[in-house]
Amino acid sequence: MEKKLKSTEKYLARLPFWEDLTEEEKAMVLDRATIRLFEKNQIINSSDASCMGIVYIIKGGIRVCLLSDEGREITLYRLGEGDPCVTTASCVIQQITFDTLVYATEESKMLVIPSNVCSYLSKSSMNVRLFIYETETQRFSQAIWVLQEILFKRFDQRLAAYLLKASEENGGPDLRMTQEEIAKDVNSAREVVARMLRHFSSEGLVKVKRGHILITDPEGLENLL
Amino acid sequence: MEKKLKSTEKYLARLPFWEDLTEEEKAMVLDRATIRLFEKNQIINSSDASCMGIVYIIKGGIRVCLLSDEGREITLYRLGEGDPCVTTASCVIQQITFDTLVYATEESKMLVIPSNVCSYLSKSSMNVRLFIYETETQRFSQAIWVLQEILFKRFDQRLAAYLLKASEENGGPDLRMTQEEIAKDVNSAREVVARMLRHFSSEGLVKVKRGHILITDPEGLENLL
DNA sequence: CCACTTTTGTGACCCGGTCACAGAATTCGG
DNA sequence: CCGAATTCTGTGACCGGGTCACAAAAGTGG
Repeated sequence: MEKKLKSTEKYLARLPFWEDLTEEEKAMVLDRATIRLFEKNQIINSSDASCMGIVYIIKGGIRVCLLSDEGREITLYRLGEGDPCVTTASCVIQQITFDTLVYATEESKMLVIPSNVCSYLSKSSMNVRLFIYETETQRFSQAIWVLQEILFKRFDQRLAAYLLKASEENGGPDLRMTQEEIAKDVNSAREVVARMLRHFSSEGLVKVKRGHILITDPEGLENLL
Repeated sequence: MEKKLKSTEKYLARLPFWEDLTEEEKAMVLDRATIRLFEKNQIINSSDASCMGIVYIIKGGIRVCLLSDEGREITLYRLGEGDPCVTTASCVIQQITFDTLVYATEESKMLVIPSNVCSYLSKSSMNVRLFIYETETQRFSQAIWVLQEILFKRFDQRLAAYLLKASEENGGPDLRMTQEEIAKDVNSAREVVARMLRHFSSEGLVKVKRGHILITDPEGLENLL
């Protein structure tokens, strides 16, 4: 127990509002917050289930998706190590008028402050309340940016931008990923990605092999943007 | 001047954070806030211009749009009498990563707290800060809901829903509006609205005349949803 | 009544999402 | 090592709806 408490506190201290809590509040959070492990693709939060609370990502990553009634999903944003997620505390925030799905994109370790604790804190502490709404504003802003890209930008531009970004993050022009994965990341359908890659390939911009893509002409892709 | 101050204060008092301000802060806001009139279609705020600050709508209404580079615009939400708008204070809120356009949908009267005052207040008063982020979270949530409708719902459903809502607000089945206006409201193109109305009309759901639409079969429209 | 503006109708085209497959590459069990 | 199952990719057909380019109608004002 000693150890558990200690490590929990270590992570809690990274939340910006931690220092502003009263001793009682701190004790309560320490008592109720838990560290949880999620495996790849495990659902952390969906609109129908009861909500999780504030989640701080110690290790791993998550994806927050918008869900249509028919099951289509759009990635609004991803979060990684060190990021707090408050969309998982949507039950505390009123007025969330759309369905989201939050899941781990890889094996992950999270610090979780349960929703009822969040709910209490958001009433007792202005700082917590502010923290929740500030980060949510930021996330939503990001989400709107993504949706706007989908609505306004041509698909070739989106894919080109994605490939360039991916190669940058990857640190090289040979990306090892399936077209299915790419489709999810650019919020489109696999077939559409395949078509466009074939087209890029015919222009000599990329070389496509099963499970990976080689960017042969980054400038060419850049020119599309 | 006396009168101006008095009426300004009257409206300021409707902002939830007003009572929480210190006397000095109140004095400052009273001194700097102004009442401004906007005519129909006058632009209140656009991303390139310097930002306006917090706007409280005394009379009239506004429309907040998302802008594409090519000039297409999507209505994210509308606000009316008694609503505060903080998107016009985007320069105070960091991390707004998209372009918006805010304009009056009719002749309007607004109470405006200039952005530099907002900026100061958001630092000096937690309540103001909270107010800004809370209302922005709510607005963004609304915006995402709209975008999700555009992305996921079939157009006939959107139009049907719009017509029903409009007739409800109108208090009758004969709507006096052009297809152009409808197109703006449902975030589509005029031609598309015309096509769908022709289709609705052929199904006997509506009767279309220049400048107005008569809903003849509301249940039929309802069934589309 | 005649020019003019506003509103509407309509066909053609394009992009990209969806469906229904088939073919190719990989993995795995025996 | 071989055949089967699985995972990935390629491809044509179709559809919804946004865009373009007009023409036709309905109002409006001199």
